[in-house]
Amino acid sequence: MVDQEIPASRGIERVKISDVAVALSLTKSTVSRALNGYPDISKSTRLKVRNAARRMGYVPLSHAQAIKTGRVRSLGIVWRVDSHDGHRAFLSDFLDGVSRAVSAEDWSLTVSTADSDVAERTTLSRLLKERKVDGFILPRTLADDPRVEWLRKEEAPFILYGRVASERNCSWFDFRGEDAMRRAVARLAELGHERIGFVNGDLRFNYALLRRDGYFRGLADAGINPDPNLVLDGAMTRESGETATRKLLELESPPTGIVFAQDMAALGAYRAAEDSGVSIGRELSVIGYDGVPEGAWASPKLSTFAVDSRWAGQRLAALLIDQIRGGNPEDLRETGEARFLSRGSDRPPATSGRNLADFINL
Amino acid sequence: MVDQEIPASRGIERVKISDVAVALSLTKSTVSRALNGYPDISKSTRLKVRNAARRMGYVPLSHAQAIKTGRVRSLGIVWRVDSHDGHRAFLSDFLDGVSRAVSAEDWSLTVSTADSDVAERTTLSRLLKERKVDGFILPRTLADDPRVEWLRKEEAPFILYGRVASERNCSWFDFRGEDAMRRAVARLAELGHERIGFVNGDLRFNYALLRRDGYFRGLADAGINPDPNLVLDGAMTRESGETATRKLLELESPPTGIVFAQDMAALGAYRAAEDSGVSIGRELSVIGYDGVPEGAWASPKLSTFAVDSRWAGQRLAALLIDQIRGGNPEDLRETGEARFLSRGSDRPPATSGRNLADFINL
DNA sequence: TTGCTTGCCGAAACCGGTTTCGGAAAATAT
DNA sequence: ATATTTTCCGAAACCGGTTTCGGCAAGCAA
Repeated sequence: MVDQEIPASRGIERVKISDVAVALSLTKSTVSRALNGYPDISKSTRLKVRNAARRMGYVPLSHAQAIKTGRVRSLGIVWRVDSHDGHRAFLSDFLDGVSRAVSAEDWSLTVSTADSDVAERTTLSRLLKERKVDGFILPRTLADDPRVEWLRKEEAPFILYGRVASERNCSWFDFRGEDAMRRAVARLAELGHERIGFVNGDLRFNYALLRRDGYFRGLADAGINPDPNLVLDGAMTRESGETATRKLLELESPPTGIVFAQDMAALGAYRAAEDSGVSIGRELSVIGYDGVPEGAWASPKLSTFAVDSRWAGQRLAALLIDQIRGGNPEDLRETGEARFLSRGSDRPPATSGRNLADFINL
Repeated sequence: MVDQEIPASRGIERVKISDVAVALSLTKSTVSRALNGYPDISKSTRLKVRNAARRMGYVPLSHAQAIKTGRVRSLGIVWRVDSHDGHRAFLSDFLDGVSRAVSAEDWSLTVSTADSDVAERTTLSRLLKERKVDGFILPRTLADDPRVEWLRKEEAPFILYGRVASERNCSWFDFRGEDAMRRAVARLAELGHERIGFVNGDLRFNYALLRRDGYFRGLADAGINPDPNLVLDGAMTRESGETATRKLLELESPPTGIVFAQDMAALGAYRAAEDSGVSIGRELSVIGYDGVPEGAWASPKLSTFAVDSRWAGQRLAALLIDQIRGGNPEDLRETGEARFLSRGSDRPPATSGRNLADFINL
């Protein structure tokens, strides 16, 4: 009582709920219910409280709320840093999308990184046990993703960026890559290509399976017989894309067009083509998927299906918050469409009778 | 609004501190102090408690702790997404570094994005008032950064990625870009260059001022008279780097070597050079700074000073946590050195008598 | 009038931890 | 032996909110 000396220069004392209550001659329970929109508070009181709270600059401590509500109003993401598949190029946009959606609801976003499956699991577990987050956004969905069952067992809300085989009780957002691949094949077929290759990503990821299906459907649509020699997978980097392209170009009858499941691999094709003396957009057409910024700096510019990562992040966060608030997970699913950017790398085949290349400006 | 009511019992009941206490026939206060290493708990009891806690899988709720301690064990970052200065390429590594340091102390990381000064300020304010974080890591330090004074006024701990003019009471981590620029000039001078240009970034950022100083010191070291015509600024993208380079090449006596404060700008030089018919590494030497991955895909590969963003993130987080725990901000400052990657883009000038270019493989 | 809702708010418990305080038992000093 | 300190733990307050419960007063029906 006597030593008032120590209190460090606390400039502005925080306004707490009891301060608001005292200022209005109400109890803190009334203030709390007024701010949280309970129906047993009269309209006039509610308004009075809200105004006073705003005027006094009262903002509840999120952890003080959480202790009773059990909700910290925060989403979690564990970002994998062990793969160089170029998805890191989207991190900034993706986080921006998540952050926007999350901020709009006055929630926040907790980010961690992990460089292995066990590290990821450990981190998910820690965030959950300490209750730093109310739910997770899971990027990089595998065809059969062990995280799904585990989180289900822990009864933790989550949403997938990507779809998954075991559909039960799952939310997701995803771009329909299969549609894009199908359209890519259609596009090349229309231009006159008949031997169309496909360079896929790692087949453990679910999107790779979907995109492969899309490729084959595209061939079927165009009445082209699929040639297994023209299909490769596991290429998610420039290097592996280069290698894959080289393989395809060394075939007895190489493809005149290649569809890539990922831009980074498609960019590897540029170097392979250069080495082989074939020019992209002339002897070899290329269509990618992702819309990485580097594609605009290749020459010719890479034609690709651009994905709006910001939108993905935004929808994922919004859907997950809905789920945490009690929504049925299976109702919280959305897909989006990739946008085709027709640039320089897809042209009629050089051997085609009707060579339109000359009429298209670079 | 009132959220949907949720079944209170999660399948697996959470173990709380009272459970541990009961299991050991102790009180929760004893358990708490034992786990937190208070000295008034006997060694044997402490061990017993720790074992029991581990065995029972007890993990304290971070927000329940926070209500009394006032600490949420979380750091905040507001990432600017309105600039295209290529720093987004490092986001993944940077976050990984922060995440590692933060996880090592059992803290966590809250990330938000902002696309303007006011949005950033609003977000900082919200995170602070809701007490979602205990302190901030501030990227993109300005020469005179208004965030510094504001956070100081709010008495919120923070650390800068970058140094700042008003040194009082600030923590920071930074790479000594000025040293790199100085060495870059020295390197070119040693190779025989005499007209060495400098393309800087936006002068509002403090690093730009420092790097400019480094450039001039490098010239002084080499006994070269600075030529103001050879110095440009404001180039942080490929486009602006291209423009800047074009300007320099159009001078009456153009530089034979250019030092860029940023890799992205340096990569723009490649296109400008191509258009002007001069070849990088021949008629024009180029040295960058940052170490962006794209530099390895240019031809010739871009010589540059690579910065370890992961390390930066790691140190920033560790230093900030120290500060929050009571460390003196002014003691919590570190700098790091950029690593020079000698690749293809810096060579003796073509006009030099001793043209070594032929002896160096591409 | 009386009786019964309904509307509205206060009182108090509660959430799961941390921290202060006081006192019994053990250890040491006198 | 007693007196005094030290060691160690229990009891209870506390942090800042949320939520349950009960009751007073006004409104309405009988």
